Amino acid sequence: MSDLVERLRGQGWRMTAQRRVVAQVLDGDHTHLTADEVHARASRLLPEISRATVYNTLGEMVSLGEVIEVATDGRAKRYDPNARRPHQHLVCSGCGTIRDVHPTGSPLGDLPVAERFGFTVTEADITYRGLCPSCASGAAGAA
Amino acid sequence: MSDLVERLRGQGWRMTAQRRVVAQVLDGDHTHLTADEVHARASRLLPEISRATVYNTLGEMVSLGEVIEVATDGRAKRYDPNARRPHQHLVCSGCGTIRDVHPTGSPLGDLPVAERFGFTVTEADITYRGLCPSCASGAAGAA
DNA sequence: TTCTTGACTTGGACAGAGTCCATCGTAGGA
DNA sequence: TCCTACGATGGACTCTGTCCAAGTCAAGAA
Ligand SMILES: [Mn+2]
Ligand SMILES: [Mn+2]
Ligand SMILES: [Zn+2]
Ligand SMILES: [Zn+2]
Repeated sequence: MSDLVERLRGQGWRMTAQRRVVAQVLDGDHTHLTADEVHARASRLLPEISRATVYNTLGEMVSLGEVIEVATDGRAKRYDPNARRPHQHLVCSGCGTIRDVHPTGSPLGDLPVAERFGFTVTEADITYRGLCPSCASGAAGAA
Repeated sequence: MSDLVERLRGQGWRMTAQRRVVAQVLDGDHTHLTADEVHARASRLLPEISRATVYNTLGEMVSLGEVIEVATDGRAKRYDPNARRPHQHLVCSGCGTIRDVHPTGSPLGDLPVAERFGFTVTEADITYRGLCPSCASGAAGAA
């Protein structure tokens, strides 16, 4: 992720302060921030960055395959910089915490041909749900 | 599904024309309508039903476990009356068609304890993605 | 180094999905 | 039949995301 900036430049992209800052906010492989959270953090580094630019930049990173869009609830999409290693998500129904998980086996393996209705099935997104340890132990659990 | 009305009454609910009509629209186990689609169809049967009532009624049915909320894209949630038989969804990336599918094995079985981080994991929602036969064969495929 | 230009950014308007609320209507029991 | 608490209504409001016209600037050319 730290060299995302380089890879972007390799695609012929102008390297602007805004793009650098968005990349910097996403750095670290284990975040799942909403666009507005990215905007809030980016604004601390570059106060006048606009919401539109954050949306644009995130969308570009997604197109490039450098970032993954995750929609675990019906709310805002989350942006996941851990695009190198395929994984699924485990979400706490109490507090919303999201963790990367790596199920065994191929996710598509469990779908028999008879259940594919002629589709060319290429991927499976799995959201596991449950309660995290602190939510399970009666702690209120903020969203 | 046809006796949803009865089960609702069993819960002590007033049976109003609006609730009857929403139940009627959802009847038939293989639909995945958005709230606004439900509203459009309900309006044909009861012209002055309001959007708020459709949202309220759908939400109540979900709380009761009679209907399932499905969020396969970042768009509107879909309401699935097939709540009796557990299943997953197969979505066409071209045209958005949704089909119920029944993978083999327990969905939770593939998540090792070591990957659960102490969570009490209770369910897994799987969205399989791919192209339906007509989208795969070059047909444009409207959304 | 300076010039040039098209890619990028900006803020605000707009749109889609959903929630909230004050008020009105009515299902169903007394 | 009458009462009233539960439910319906519609419009305002929130949240998330997209679009656009105008202004800015990164980076190659000279
Ligand atoms: Mn992730
Ligand atoms: Mn279904
Ligand atoms: Zn939790
Ligand atoms: Zn299709």
